Parts: sequence; C-alpha cells; structure tokens
Amino acid sequence: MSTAEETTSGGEQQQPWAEVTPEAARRLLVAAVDAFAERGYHATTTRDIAGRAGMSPAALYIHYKTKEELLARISRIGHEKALAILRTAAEGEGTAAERLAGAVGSFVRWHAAQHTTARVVQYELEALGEDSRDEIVALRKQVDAQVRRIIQEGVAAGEFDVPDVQGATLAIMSLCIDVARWFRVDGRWTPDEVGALYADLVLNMVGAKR
Amino acid sequence: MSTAEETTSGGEQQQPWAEVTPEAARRLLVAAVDAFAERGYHATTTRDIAGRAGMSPAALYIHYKTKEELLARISRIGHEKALAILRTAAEGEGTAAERLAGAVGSFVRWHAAQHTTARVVQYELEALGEDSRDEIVALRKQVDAQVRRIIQEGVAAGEFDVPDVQGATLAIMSLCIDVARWFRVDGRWTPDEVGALYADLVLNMVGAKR
DNA sequence: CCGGAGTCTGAGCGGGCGCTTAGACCGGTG
DNA sequence: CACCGGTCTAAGCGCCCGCTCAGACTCCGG
Repeated sequence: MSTAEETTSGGEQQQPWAEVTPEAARRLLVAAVDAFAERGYHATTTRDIAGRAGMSPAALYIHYKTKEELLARISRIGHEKALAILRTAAEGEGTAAERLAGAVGSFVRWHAAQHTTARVVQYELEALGEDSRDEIVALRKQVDAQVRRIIQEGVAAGEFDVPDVQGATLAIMSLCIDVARWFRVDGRWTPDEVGALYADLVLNMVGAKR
Repeated sequence: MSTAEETTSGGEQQQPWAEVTPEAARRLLVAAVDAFAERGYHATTTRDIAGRAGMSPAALYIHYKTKEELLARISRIGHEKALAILRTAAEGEGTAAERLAGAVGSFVRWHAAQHTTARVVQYELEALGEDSRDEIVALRKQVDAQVRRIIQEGVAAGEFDVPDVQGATLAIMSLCIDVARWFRVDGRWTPDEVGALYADLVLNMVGAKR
C-alpha cells in the first residue's frame, strides 16, 4: 500500500482521499486503487481489496453497495481533482504560453506522482456502469475544454501557430494522460522532471515563440 | 466482427492475420482480438471468444492450449508488425525529418486503422505470463530503438533541436501508442488524417527546421 | 443498566469461470 | 471397404467469483 506517493515539490496536494469517511471506507478505497492499478478492475477480486485493507470480504459491502461503486467513487474524485488542476492553470495569470506550460506541467506531475490513481481514472472507464460513465464523460469534456481554451487564446493572441486547435488539444491531452501508463517510481525521471520536459515539448508542439 | 478494418491509403497491409492457420484458428484469434479490445482480456470469457467465432467453447482448446496463449500470439504478431513498420521508416531514404515524419505517420496510421489490434497489443501487456512478457518487452525495446535512432541522427545532422533524446523518444512513442486508446471509427478523423496531423506535431516537438 | 444503531466476521449461496473428456463426424489412404 | 488422424460438440468438473446473512462486538444516549 503506497501512502507516501505524493509530489515532493510542495503544496500541490494535501491528503489525497481525505474526503472519504469513515476511515474504514477510506482504507478500502485506497486498497482498491492500488489493486485496480496493479491488476486492472476485472482481474481484482473483492477478497483482494478487503485483504489489503485488513478486513474480511463482507466488510466491503457495509461501505459500498458493489465493487463497481468503489470504481465509480475513485473515478469521480480523480476526475474532479484533474479538472481542478487544469482549471487553476487555465484561469491563472500570464501569457497563453505560460499558462499552457503551467497546465501541462502540473497535469503531468499529478499523473506521475499519483500514477496509481491516474491509471485507474484514465484506463478503467469502460468498466463503469452506464450511469457513472455518463457523469464521468461530462467531467472529461470540461477537462478537455480547459486546455482547448488556453490554445484558442494563444492562437488569437498570435502566440501560437496551430492549424487544428481541436487536434492539438487532443494530442496534448493524450500525451499527458499516457504518462500514467508508462511512469515508474524507480524509473529515470521524477514527476517534476517529466512535468518540465513535457511542458517544453508541448510549447514546441503549438509553435510558441521562444 | 470487423474484417474490413484496413487502411484506405493502399498497400500498407495485405491481410492482417494471414500467417495464422488453419482457418478455424484464425477465426478464433480474430474473435479474441475483437473481444479483448472491447472488454479487456480479463473480462472476456472463452465462451464469448468461441461464440464470436461460431464454435463451441471446447473447440478453442484444440487450437490453443490456454486463453493466455491466444493473447500471447496476438501480442507477438502485433509487436512484430509494429516493429516492421518503424524499421522500414527508419531505414528509408531522406533526411531525418522526412524519416521521422514517415515513421510517425505510418505508425499512427496503423494504430488508428488497426485500433482494435493495437489496443490489445499496447494495453494488455500485464495480462501476459512471465515468459511471453519477457519476449514482448525485448521486442518493445527494438521498437523504441528505431525512433531513437532517427532522432539521434537528426540531432547529429543539426536538423533537430532536442535537449533530451531519450525523453523525446519516450514522449513521441507515448503519443503514437495512445492513439489506440482514443481513436474511434465514427470520430472526427480518418487514420490518414491523424497520421498527417501527428507527423506535423512531432516535427514541431523536435524543433525541426521547416 | 438497557437497547439500538453502526461495524465487523465466518460461513456459505448461486452462478459462471477456464478447461477436460468421451464420443461423433469427416476426408483421405491402404 | 476399414481405419485413422484431425476437428468438432455436449456435457460437465472443480474452483473461485460477487455478494448475502445471521450473529457478535462496541459505542452511546437515556
């Protein structure tokens, strides 16, 4: 169980699942995040989740109606966090280039530092039931819109050279999200390094004047 | 079953699974690709695969020892195809920029046009057993090396401006691979369009002189 | 001190899973 | 014609899944 999986660069995150109460429900949810990220939703058993949380299989069903509700809760909280990160960056001060670099940097840092959570959030969408999926898809549209807005403003201000705003938005989001797939804690880069590297590459992608 | 999922831009692919014989084994494998791509490996049942191939569940075990062998065969053939595409582009004629654009374009076209196969190949690695995973990881290293080589040559020739070759390689591969996750047949773009868009964005990323 | 709400466990249910087996069919060879 | 290897099916085995339930423990207001 990885409780110390936070950014070292300070202040970006207090306690990832603080809003989940009571404590037993939070322990189960954290265990589920780890298990889903490691093995995938369908390959994870409720016995495994309960075991990681130090409880009997039956205890899970006091706090959650089904295994799928666990995934839905994780996905919802994770998407809200992602949206908050990008919204802060998009509504900040500075030129479009500065805001785009900030958005990509912090979004990527989150995907790297919280890569177990991010992996579940980004790659287990199809396991959600219809109702929660609709809700999540709506959140994702808002997430996309933050990045698209920055790019549009950059183009309007003559800062960027982007023939296809929608295409560039998609590519940038895709690049950031995929960090959750390949990032390893014992790999070559820290979350901060990947964030800086990616911010730079993305500014090149949109043809920002340097 | 999507048998007509080929590129329209001609000549890149003859018959995706022609090397799998006899015909019943190929039908089962194609059915497995579709099922794995739709639902994921662990959520797919052998009964579902056999059903899609128009056979009884027991028939599967005449041609494959286990469900996992099916995945291993799909993954191996898919990775070999991906490697062949990139090797052709890397060893081709032209400047580094031209070869990089060609590599990204054809790699992305494959991920879009064959996105069901690509999704299994790229996202079901962790479901493989230890032996086949080792084999596949070795193939993936060769795949990465093709792109890294082009970038190194571009930097050496003064065509590209890339501070971190390894980082740029990783980002470019990640960008291409993630196409398999988001691409939809009924979406905004054709495989050719995504290939062209991405080739252009990647040339920007590496600071190619235009 | 009682009683009820909240939390947890041990035991276990119905069902679907991956895979096996016995035997039927079928085209080709002596 | 008999026979045989290759291919297929119907039936089903043993297992483990998601989930349930009866009952025990703990805490707390009256």
